[in-house]
Amino acid sequence: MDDLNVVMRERLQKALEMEEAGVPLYPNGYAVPERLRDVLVEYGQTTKEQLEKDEPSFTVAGRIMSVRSFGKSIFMHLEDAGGKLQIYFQKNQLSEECYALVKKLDAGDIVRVSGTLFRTRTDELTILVKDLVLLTKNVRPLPEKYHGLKDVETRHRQRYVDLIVNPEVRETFLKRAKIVQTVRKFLTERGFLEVETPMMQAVPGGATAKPFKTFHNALGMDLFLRIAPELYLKRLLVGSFDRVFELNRNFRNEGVSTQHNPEFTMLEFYQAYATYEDLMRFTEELFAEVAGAVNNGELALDYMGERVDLTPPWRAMTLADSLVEIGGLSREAVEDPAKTMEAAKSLGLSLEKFEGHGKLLTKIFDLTVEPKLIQPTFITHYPLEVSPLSRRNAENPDLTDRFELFITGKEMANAFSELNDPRDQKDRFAKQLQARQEGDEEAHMMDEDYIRALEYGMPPAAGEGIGIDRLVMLFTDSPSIRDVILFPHLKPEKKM
RNA sequence: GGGCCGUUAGCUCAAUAGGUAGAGCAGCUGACUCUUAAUCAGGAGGUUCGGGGUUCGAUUCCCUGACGGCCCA
Repeated sequence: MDDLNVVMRERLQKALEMEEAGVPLYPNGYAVPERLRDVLVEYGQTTKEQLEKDEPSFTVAGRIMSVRSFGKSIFMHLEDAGGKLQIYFQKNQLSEECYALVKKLDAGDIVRVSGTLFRTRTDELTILVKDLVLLTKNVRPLPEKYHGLKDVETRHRQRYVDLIVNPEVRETFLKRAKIVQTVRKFLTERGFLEVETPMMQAVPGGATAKPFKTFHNALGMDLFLRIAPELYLKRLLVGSFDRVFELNRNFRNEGVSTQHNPEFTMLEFYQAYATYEDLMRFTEELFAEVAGAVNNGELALDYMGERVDLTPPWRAMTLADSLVEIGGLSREAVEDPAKTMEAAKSLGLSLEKFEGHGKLLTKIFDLTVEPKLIQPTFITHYPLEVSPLSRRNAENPDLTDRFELFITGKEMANAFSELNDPRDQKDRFAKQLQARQEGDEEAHMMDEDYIRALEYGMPPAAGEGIGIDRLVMLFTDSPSIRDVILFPHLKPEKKM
């Protein structure tokens, strides 16, 4: 703290002087009965004349965000997460000591004020302050009041500053909380039980991804941060909880980008006796519920300048059809592995030796179809090869009863009727194991206990995962996942 | 992992065809009792991301590293 800039030096000096004069810099125990939002909600519509008659009085607290000082009167704006309210000090309304303190306040200080509500000449709701307590002294200057904090790196590293000065960022995270709340309520109301399953797993399963590895000293064993809760949630189906969900963090040891954070929030839910087709309707309803909560009930929204309409029913098509109709492949190029390979090569795609025809189709899909799926679209009938936990399709055993949901060119959900035949599951794990041995680091590991659970009998069921971060991005018009994660992962700063 | 771009005052941004950096806001001093990006006057604030090189001289050019952004894999 020896390389302080001038502003901080002066501010610290001023703070010390205040303290010496008997003004505590960081007191506590001062009750704040009303929040700024309460005042705004209660009196937002009340006229100037009515206020002059009633003179309602309030005690509120907040951070000083701006100061407009005149000789014997001072205007400030007070702000908290819920709103912004102007406060007004007049010299002859306050004791001498109090007015002297007011003059020493800085933008960034947190204060409690009591006074009466009125409207200024410009009709702005304002508290004429009668009493003031400094609650917390700021010693680090806030970013510029007009441009705010723009530097993306600083905004992420010091999210607290971002939240102080950029109200739209607060708005995004308030919305995120509302979305999570709505999802929980939606599931709970439909009889789903919220559960918590291990985040540290001996066998990381339920998805194709690289895990983080850690070590348990006392047990002397490796553990992995979960890449998905799936296999544990399905164990609960075996254990007779027929509707369960978990809404929490997953961890994947992959690169960071505007679409990926190493830890991200996933909703997974499982419903016994349902099929993946039931979950399509369920998903449409869930999105409508969320829209009702955070999009003024509107089923249409704008994302990155594009209109997205969430009105059900959403379009559904098979993966194969999408490759033909949207990807522009010929039917033969989809069905004949040799022709598929040709098409892939012309797109610059190649295959690892452990990858087959099914994997190739999804690679072509990612490139040619996915970005074009702006409106909500269910893509169904994924190849068995890329769906090691999904039930086989009754008509075509090389396909699965599965869908992925795409909106704005991004995968939003993945769902399938669950494979509950322990023999088939064991074979699938064996195939995954083989791919792993051939170099596929993302292939599933054998989970003997999961097979054992299936042998006890898992009811026919369908399950789904929804990426909460992407859901929030959609509803907050955010281009990057870092815009919806409070503290996204960054490399450490060099020094403070 | 690759390519391109960026990093200058607390914040938002300028500038230098290589000659040691400037504005607004914030902050400081002063004036001002209805302002709201308040206004006016004065003063203050810099390791130009780090390291190395070329040069009489580098913030600028070259190399290298760190961090970040965008795109690609």
